[in-house]
Amino acid sequence: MKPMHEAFYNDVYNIVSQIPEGKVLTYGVIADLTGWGKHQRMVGKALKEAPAELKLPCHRVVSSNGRTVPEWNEQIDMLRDEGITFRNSNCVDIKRHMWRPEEF
DNA sequence: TGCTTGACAGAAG
DNA sequence: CCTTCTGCCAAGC
Repeated sequence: MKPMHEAFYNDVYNIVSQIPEGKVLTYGVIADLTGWGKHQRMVGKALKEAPAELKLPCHRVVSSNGRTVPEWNEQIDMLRDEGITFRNSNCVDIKRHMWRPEEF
C-alpha cells in the first residue's frame, strides 16, 4: 500500500488539489514540482490510486501536448464543462489553459 | 534477480 | 493534426 515514498504521493495530491477551475496541468510539471522530475508515470499511478475522499481534480491533469487519458471519456466531459476548449476528440487546448504555479 | 507493464514525454513520419 | 517509436523509472510478478 506504500509503493513509493509517501512524500511523493503527498506532494502530487497537494499540487493537483490546487489546480483552479478552467486550468489544466501536465504530469511532467507535477513531477517537476514534486522534485521527482522523471517520474511522470508515477504521477499518473498516484492519481489512479488517489482516494476519492481527497476529491482531487485529477481530470484537470493531462499528458504533454494536452492529450487526455484514453478510454476516460468522462474526463473530457468534465473539462469541457469547466470551460476548457478541445482541439479534437481527446486533446485539450493546453496552450491556452496550461496552469503555471510559477506565476502564483 | 530479471522481464513486462504503465492515467507519460518528446521526437519522428 | 494524428499515429508510432523510443527513453525513463518504479511497480508487479
